[in-house]
Amino acid sequence: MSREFRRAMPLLPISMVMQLTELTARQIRYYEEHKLIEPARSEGNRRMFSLDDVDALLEIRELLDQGINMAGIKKVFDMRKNNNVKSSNKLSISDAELRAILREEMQQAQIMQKASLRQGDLSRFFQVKGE
Amino acid sequence: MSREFRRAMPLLPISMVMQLTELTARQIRYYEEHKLIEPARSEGNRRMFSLDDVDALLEIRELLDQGINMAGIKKVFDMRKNNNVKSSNKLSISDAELRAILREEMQQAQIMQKASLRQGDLSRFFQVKGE
DNA sequence: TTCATATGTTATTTTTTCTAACATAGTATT
DNA sequence: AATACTATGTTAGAAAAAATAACATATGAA
Repeated sequence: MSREFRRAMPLLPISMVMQLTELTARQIRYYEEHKLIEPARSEGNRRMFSLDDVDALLEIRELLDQGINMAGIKKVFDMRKNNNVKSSNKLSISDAELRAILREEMQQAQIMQKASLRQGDLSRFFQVKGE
Repeated sequence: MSREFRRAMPLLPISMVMQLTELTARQIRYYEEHKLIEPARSEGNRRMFSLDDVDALLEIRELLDQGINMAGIKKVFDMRKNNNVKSSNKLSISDAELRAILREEMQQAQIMQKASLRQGDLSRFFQVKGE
């Protein structure tokens, strides 16, 4: 519950999302225009993205690679959403599920790592801090 | 390892950190000036903060509340750093530790939730999405 | 060919962030 | 009390990031 909250929290500016996803601002805005994502807005009207948004964008990229168009991707997303609604009738999580969640988390972390390596760009943001 | 990576990844602009920590930009920059945090910089010289930075800032706030000054906080942080170096000689994590990590994660999530509730401000970023 | 889709490019405006300087309330020191 | 220091506020001006909107275009479908 709190984990989902955090993943849904809109924290990232578009510049970061561009780097994490290797998409241009134009592309990201275009996908929003087509309702594939709906990033939040700051007071000053800046788009603020969540990790969920980043996930979605990464998937959009893949699906586009597979030749699927906006409408198709929208369909895919909608189907998944329905699925989640149906299967989210569990109130507490078991011990085993705990592990599953952790596994999923690590996967997510991997995705980000990959993103940064793929473009070899994020490294610029890591300064060498003394000790 | 990948979890740590993600928590150390500088993704957030100062505006978001201000909201998460309830600190002013002036305060955040001042703490940086005193080396309590060392946020990364974007190409355009923007400060980019990691979740670790947010953690640190939340703690700085607490310590200041307790009447501790910059030098004192620096000391506290340095001590902890040394401790971590000494105790980080484990290469793989046990089953039990897995739980500990998860617990810590949830705590972190809670902090963020608290931050948003305390200021009742982040809610503005959550749009009501259909469904 | 003509049309539609996904994306590039450019111009203009607004918002955000930066640095730097000066101001000040509260503490501590002399 | 007078002075100095600390943490923070405030302001100004410059630079960077991001928004919208319009027009351009390559590719593939009809």
